[in-house]
Amino acid sequence: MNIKAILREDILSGKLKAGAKINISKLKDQYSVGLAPLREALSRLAMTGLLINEQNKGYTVSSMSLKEFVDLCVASTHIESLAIEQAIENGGEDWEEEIIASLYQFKKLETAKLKPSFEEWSTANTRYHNALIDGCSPIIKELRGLVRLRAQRYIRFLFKEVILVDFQKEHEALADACLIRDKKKAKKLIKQHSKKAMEVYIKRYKNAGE
Amino acid sequence: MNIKAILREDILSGKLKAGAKINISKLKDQYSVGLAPLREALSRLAMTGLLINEQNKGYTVSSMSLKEFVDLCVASTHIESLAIEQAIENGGEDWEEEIIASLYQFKKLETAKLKPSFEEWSTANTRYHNALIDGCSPIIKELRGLVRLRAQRYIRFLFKEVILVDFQKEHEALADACLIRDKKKAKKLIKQHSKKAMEVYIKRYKNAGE
DNA sequence: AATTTTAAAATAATCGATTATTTTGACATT
DNA sequence: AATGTCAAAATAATCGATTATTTTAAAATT
Repeated sequence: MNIKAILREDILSGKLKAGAKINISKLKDQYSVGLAPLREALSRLAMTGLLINEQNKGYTVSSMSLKEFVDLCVASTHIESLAIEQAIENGGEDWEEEIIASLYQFKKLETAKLKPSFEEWSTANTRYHNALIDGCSPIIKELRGLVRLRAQRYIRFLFKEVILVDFQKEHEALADACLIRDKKKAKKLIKQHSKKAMEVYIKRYKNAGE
Repeated sequence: MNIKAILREDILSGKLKAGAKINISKLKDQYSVGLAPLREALSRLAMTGLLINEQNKGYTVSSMSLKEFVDLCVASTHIESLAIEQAIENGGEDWEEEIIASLYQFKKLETAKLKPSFEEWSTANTRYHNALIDGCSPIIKELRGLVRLRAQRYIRFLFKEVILVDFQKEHEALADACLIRDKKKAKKLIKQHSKKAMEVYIKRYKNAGE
């Protein structure tokens, strides 16, 4: 894993805390990397919004706020809806098959005897949602990736273990709508799904102590 | 102007051609900059999609295609619509005033005796459209900025002088809808406006020889 | 006492040189 | 002749040291 991926993970996991000043030369020693690759990693991460850079003042981990989280969720909802619409228009057989496969894997997890780890649940969830939108345009995928990256820090901050369970029915209904190419229904369902998830998130965020 | 801004301008202007390989040490001499700042600029630009980076193989200017341009226009239309919706919800007096002011400046240009330069027209157009969406969320602004940056290369490639003129009426109607906070109407109008512009662009792109 | 100045320390940015990787093209092999 | 191998050249990535900027804290001024 390269230094950029390590740093990103450390920001997402909260090991590098929101608002924290980045001391480049200390990071250099801590991660045992050279200055040049470290700085390139920092400048790339600054472009994603996980870090903030100010000329001659270095980098800080970008701060977190309820407002930003809500903004990210709202943006995510719209992009997800657009992405699914495009995927329904463009998706081929591969697209259909991956939706089925990912849904099946997910289902197995939920019906398994022992509760899946957050890691497992999260991987399956990501696979399923990526499958749904896989036929959308590259640019929409990029925007979606950017928004999800930034939202992920909040979500990982809020959830260390699986709490939400009852999404299986929604996932199935949404997959159905996609597979029969019902754009209108799919968009309605993904918006509902996103909104529901968002409400759970926001509630928890407020409880976690804003 | 720093090296990142110079490079971006040279990509947007076409001085650095789509698909061209970047020779880092030659660029270094050409622009009289050091390796470290140059590489940081390159890695940042790669994050915007204007450059493509492959590990150990360096950078290339990202290629252009009709498909990508269409994708960008479609994405832009949706984002612009969402941005305006949010701006109508959140915009205060400053927002209203800047819309009026930018529209007025634009109008003056269009009714002036001599045809404005592309530069002038473009600046006024950008100011007006930025004014409209100024109340939207920061994340939507970012996404919008990214899409517009990438679309700009196509637009500047296609238009070296003002050709489109007759947008004034549309701009006025759209501004009105925003100022009376009619979200539905504003969204309808911005979508029409975007679509119309997109059709002009695409037509010209095809004529320019895909 | 509060504010401003100044010098030292800390930190960010840059540079020149070195190391690692990929590409190129000549030569050998089938 | 086509393909494969290898060494040289070209280029990308990294490193250690230097330079520039900002931060700090102590001293001077009001």
